[in-house]
Amino acid sequence: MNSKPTRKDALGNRERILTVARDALAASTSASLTAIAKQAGVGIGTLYRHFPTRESLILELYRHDIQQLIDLAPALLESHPPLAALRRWFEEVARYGRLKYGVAEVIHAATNGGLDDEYYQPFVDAIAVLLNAGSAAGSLKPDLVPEDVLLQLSVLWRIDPARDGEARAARILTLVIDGLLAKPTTST
Amino acid sequence: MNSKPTRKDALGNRERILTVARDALAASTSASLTAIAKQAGVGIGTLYRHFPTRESLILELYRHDIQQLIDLAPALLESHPPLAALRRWFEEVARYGRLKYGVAEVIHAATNGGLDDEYYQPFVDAIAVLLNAGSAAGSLKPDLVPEDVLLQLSVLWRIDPARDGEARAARILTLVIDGLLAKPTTST
DNA sequence: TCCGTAATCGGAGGGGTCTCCGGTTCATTC
DNA sequence: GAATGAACCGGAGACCCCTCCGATTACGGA
Repeated sequence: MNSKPTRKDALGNRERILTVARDALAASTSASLTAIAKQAGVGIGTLYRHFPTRESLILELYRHDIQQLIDLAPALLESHPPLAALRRWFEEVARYGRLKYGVAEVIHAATNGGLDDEYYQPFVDAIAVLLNAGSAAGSLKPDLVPEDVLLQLSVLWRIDPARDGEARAARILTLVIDGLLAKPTTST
Repeated sequence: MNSKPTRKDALGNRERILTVARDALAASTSASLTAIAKQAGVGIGTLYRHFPTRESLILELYRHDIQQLIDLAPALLESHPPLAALRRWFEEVARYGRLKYGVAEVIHAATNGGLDDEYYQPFVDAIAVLLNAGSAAGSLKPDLVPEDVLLQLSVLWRIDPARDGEARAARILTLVIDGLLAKPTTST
């Protein structure tokens, strides 16, 4: 994306934009970029050079949390059997979705795959690891496509937490997971 | 929504807007409302009075197709066993999603439930009918929530048909349906 | 220290969405 | 055939997104 500005004024601007954006977007997800730029004391053009799209700005803000989610997947696999790890990880994703409901819309766009792989791919990889472990253990179907599962998960990002969000997320997670389970070996 | 304008000038305007909008949106989903209004020979204000949101306009255009999908559900149940009916109906929804990919984004918003129930509820009802039939027959889980299933289906609306859309939709449908199946009666 | 230049700045501008409200017109009543 | 008021028209205006490009400035070399 934006490897690193070399000039220190540019760097300062970038930092200032991020700080202001964090507050502004926390207050209202739909905060205008115009306002953020103004408040950060830069022109709108500068903001757009640093963050070409609204999503890229938001993703940068949440990059940290997202990374944590991604790192969690292998960690869970070390302390749980694959199926349990999968479920726990899904729950964590759901919780994050509930927390950042406002942000969801944007990340949802990212989930679509139209976005730079930089953010998308690690997520897919994390899922792939979980799925592979499950397949190897025989508890999950063998040929699952991680992108498909991510797409299914993206639904979690759209549950209104105010309206029975937690219960609903749990129900849907169950549906998704059951869909991934290896069919009960019909023959011996 | 907009029950019916009583004055004939209003009605004419409404009709003209719809006609123009159908063409314009077919050409490009992101056609500007400003342009549509201009081409229809009405002020932008008039367009907005008739269709308060962009979605309401689009939904009105596609109301017909949507109704057909809804009517299909009970029809399928009469000629197929519940599970087969469900799958066929899902496939039809997927196909429609593929056809109107551009429109999807908007309908997706509707699917969210934030929209007027006028469009949302019939869809939920159609699903409920299918689910109930399956539950009664014992092939589906007993306490499925149609809204949950609709949410899962909404994912179909976001598959890029250009990139392996058909196969992907099929895969995901399988996952969703498998998640709905009654667990194989473990005992006995 | 001074300079050239490429990176950076930032706002004007084109296009959109949606609201608001003074002016206009239909439909009804007398 | 008026008259009148409710319904409707439509564009100006407020705000936003994003691009483009002339002006500005920091940084490395002479």
